[in-house]
Amino acid sequence: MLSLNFIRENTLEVIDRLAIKNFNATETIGRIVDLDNQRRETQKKLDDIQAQSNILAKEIGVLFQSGKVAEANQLKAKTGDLKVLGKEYDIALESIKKELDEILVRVPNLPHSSVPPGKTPEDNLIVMHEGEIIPAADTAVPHWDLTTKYDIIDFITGNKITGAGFPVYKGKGARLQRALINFFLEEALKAGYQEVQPPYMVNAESAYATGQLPDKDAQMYHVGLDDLYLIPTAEVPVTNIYRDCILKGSDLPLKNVAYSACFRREAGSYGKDVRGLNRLHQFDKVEIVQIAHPENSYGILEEMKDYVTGLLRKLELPFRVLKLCGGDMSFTSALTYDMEVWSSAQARWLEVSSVSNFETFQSNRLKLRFKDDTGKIQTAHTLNGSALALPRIVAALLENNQTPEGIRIPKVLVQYTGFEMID
RNA sequence: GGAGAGAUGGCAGAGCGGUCGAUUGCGGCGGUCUUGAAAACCGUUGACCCGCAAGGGUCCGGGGGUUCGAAUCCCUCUCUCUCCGCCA
Repeated sequence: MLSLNFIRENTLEVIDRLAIKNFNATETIGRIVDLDNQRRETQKKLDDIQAQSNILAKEIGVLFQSGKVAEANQLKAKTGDLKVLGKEYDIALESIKKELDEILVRVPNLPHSSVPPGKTPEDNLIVMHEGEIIPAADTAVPHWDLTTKYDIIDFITGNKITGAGFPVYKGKGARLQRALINFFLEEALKAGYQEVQPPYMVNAESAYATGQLPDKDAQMYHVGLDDLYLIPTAEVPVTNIYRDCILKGSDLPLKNVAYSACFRREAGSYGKDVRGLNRLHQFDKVEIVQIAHPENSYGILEEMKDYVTGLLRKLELPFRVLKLCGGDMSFTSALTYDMEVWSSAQARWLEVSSVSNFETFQSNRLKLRFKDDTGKIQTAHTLNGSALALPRIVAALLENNQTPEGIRIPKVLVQYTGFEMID
């Protein structure tokens, strides 16, 4: 969330920048500023009363100890009014804070100054485009048929076991999954990321801290009996490693990579968007997360973007990179690059990665800070990106690499799969 | 799941209901000494809120309560440890 201090000192700027995200903030921000003023006034009054009470209590203590019981009891009588008044301010303060917090957590992050304006995905800026898009032959087969033809992914059986969106990977299909995961993890290790294995369920506090709650609660599976959420991405548990931490500035940037299964309800999706591997309820993803110094977080964002495009290049997939417009950006992000691969038989771009800088938006909720060179405590920046999400990579590999003899595995993957063709 | 014990500052570990934000040790930082280092000695050492500042307020696992006053008493939740049971 945005910090109150920033909103108070830059009220008009905040409203202007939120407009780029198509968030009409005039009323909301006005209310926040108003409540914040009330909060500070009430806090001051409460503090004064506490100070008076503290003084009285100390005096009473001294009197009791020196045996002046009568005088002590006399003073005690005076504390009643303070108590009543203090309680009143306390209740008022709690209610102000509660309302303030409820409003504040629903205000999206401010977009970076380079974010293009726009409302729909059509307004996203194509910043990079690489690889030949070979027009699909009429004979090109979409991946959902290839998976059946080679018996590598079984949607029907997954449907029986669980439901739609939970496929069963079999034989070379399963081995391709494992190969991709290993490839992605090994590449990340080479790039200096530390591997972590996070929990697949998180508590509400963690989901709040990275911004999944309250904004996107319908997106997550919730385990009611234990009040836990299945992670929609490893970003949630991995970033929360650093919740309530004050790091050493010299340790930044911290680079973590995690493989995890991801669970998403995807309520309301339909049609060709969800066909085959295009959108699943459970899928595999390797996620990179960095905790950065505010001064170089944008340099790190570029570096992460380059890292992800490097993976796509090694996989020999045609791809493009989009800088998302204000209207298409997520609630929490300040700047996002999406990577899309070309899926030849579907003749469409598939999003396989999203790399974002959240600046202090998550850190404010996480209470994630660091001590800089001068000993001052600052809020850190958080960034993350998929590197990469598997299903659509698999879809593109299957479709783009189909030959009469079978599906060709990209060279870099062969050492991980142990086979060169799916046939 | 059953029985018991506990949760205090970076760590260890004190704390009769009253000057305790908290003794002490270690660690960290600064200094004296030294050619340098170690040792020794001296000093220093948390976070949050309000405030230009002075200063004030809050925080001893979380929440609530008793009291003029709570780290200390009561209730509750969470977590950790020991024993038993179950178990990949």
